[in-house]
Amino acid sequence: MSNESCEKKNITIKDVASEAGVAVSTASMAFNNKPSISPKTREVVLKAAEDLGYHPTAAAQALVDGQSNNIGLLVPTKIENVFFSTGFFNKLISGMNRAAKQTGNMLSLQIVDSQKEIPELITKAKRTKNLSGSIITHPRVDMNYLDTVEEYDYPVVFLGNPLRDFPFVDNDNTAVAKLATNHLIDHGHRRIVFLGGPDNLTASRTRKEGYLQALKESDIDLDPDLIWEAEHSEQDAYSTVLENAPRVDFSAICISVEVQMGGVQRALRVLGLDIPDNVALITIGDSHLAEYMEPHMTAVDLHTEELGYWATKKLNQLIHGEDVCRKKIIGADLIVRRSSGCNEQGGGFRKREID
Amino acid sequence: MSNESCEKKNITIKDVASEAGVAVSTASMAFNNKPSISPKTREVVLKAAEDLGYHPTAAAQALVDGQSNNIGLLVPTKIENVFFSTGFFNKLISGMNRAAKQTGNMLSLQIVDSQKEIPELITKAKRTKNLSGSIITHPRVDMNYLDTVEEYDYPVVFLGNPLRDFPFVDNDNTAVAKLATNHLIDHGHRRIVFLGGPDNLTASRTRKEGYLQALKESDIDLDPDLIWEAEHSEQDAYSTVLENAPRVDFSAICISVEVQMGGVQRALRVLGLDIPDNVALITIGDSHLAEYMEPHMTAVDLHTEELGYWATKKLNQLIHGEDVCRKKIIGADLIVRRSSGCNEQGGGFRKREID
DNA sequence: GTGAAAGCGCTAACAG
DNA sequence: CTGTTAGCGCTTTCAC
Repeated sequence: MSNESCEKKNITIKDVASEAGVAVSTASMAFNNKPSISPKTREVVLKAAEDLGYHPTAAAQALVDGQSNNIGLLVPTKIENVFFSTGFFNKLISGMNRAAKQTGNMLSLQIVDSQKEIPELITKAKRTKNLSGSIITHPRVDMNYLDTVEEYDYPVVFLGNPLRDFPFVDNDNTAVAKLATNHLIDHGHRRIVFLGGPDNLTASRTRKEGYLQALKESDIDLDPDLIWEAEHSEQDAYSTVLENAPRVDFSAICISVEVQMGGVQRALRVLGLDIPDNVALITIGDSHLAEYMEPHMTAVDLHTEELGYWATKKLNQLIHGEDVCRKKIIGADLIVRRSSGCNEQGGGFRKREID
Repeated sequence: MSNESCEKKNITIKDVASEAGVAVSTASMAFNNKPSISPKTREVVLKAAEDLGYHPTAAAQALVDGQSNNIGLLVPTKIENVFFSTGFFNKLISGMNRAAKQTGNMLSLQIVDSQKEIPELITKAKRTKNLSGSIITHPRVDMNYLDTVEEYDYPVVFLGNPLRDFPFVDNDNTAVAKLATNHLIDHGHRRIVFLGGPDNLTASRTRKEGYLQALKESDIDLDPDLIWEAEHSEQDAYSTVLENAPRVDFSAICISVEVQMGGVQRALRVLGLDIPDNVALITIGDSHLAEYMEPHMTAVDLHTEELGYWATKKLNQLIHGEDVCRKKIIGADLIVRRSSGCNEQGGGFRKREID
């Protein structure tokens, strides 16, 4: 073992400074692009840093300016359910990762069973400064932690409409549900079930609203028996359909969340109902599962990757004190496959419907 | 706005110390469970901290001991492919999240297109100290960054066998592939295709080895035409099958990686081959897609959640300088569904085969 | 422009 | 057992 590479101690800004023949503060300012440094000097400093293989210690920087370059993805959902979803979570992270690369952030995960744990997490993030901000998914109508967020002035971007004065990125859920419902109506269905999610999730409400609007605009009377509610899980969707389907007259289901689609299909099969001949199906949220399920599932592609991307961008701006417009709405496409009774054209037909 | 909660400045250990009426060092030692502190004193300090809502600043701690409590998940794979996978990545993160909670670590993601970027990432992680260690997936035979890891003495646990002297967690891939192949052999198949992955991934090699062993033990001659190779992507699996199937005589395929299953099914359908009547299928790696695909896919459940859990545990030990046994092998189950020609019994039949 | 020095919050020596 | 103090690596006044 040669001493050269093994006894290598930490290379600090001091080393760089002396290598470059300047003072420490000069080096620091050079790195941080302060205007008071001559281009020449900066050149020299950068060169020295390069030669020495210098990287600023994150902790020291964080200690000084009270900011880490870590941002969190806070997912308050039972882990089995976020992980059933074949599309949402993956695409989301994909988009966040893309943005984080651009902004030089690290992306950290916090997955918690219930939102009860959130206030504590935020308090801790703020106090320990190990996270500069968080993207929070699944906003609810009864968020108990908003006071904490405000009190600490903690940067947060919601993924979904919090229905409160916080920045968020979301689809236009009402429009999306309306689009899905109208697709069914266009196929001649009048008795359309809306399989919604828990009523305390804001997305459940706005999507239901879209369903109602679609019916109204087509002069279809609302039958409360056609509005079902299931948890965001395959299992609960399964049992909800199994329980309600036999005692209600309907010819189509608008499934409000991607995680539910498997359960619906499974239940209909058990009940001996053919898709789409007996029951037409459309799901809000696309996934590979939709593409491979039998029959292939017509779905609304929510552009989840973009959702993640913009949420991260927005959070970054927030952290750096830049002005951010409070909301950003992401478009959606209708992906026509067989479950809704259309003639599928190899791989599904995509229509951009919402911008 | 009352001054009380808004002018709240940072609560430091100093505040806690004075509140508790002790010296700063005493407080620090109390928090860190040093033996030299009397239970009484500690009690008082902890109480004061509680009252004040004190949380140690992560950056300061990191600065002192040169360790963050962040660990990374480093995934050197094209993002579209890790995200096609409906099971692997999600379950992995699920397990890592569970372990990270126990060990008090934050979990950070680093997804990179190619392994070329890895040395730089490790150098940076080590130098900036923003990551205390990493779990690296998809080890290859040609890992160009191992020198960097060793040089920096950077804690790494591989997810998969690196075939080198580094700690890792993995399935027994040879046994797993043998199990899958034998299942097909047991169904009377003699001309079994092995759809492998890129030859530079260590898992591709060990799985192929299992296939070969299974054939050998059943006295089936190896036909090189039956060994196909496709990238870890739906698309490439699709085109590989489409290209090879017409010119080869076979009755079953052992699919080596979960991400490939969709492509195989799609190609066979295009070719007009029935599953399982014309071609029986089994896939290494289970997922919800397998469960819902038509026909349901027989698969080997790799217990990916556990893989993630143990990798994280091991990495944590490594970081804290504890002894770690170099490898940990996770069990696997065979999930019998229809694609392999079995009579499926509602939801698939699970057999624990490997421990 | 540049350089010396203070200080971010914490831990670990080292005296008491 | 407790208190004082130096210092982790960096940024940022503030004089020069």
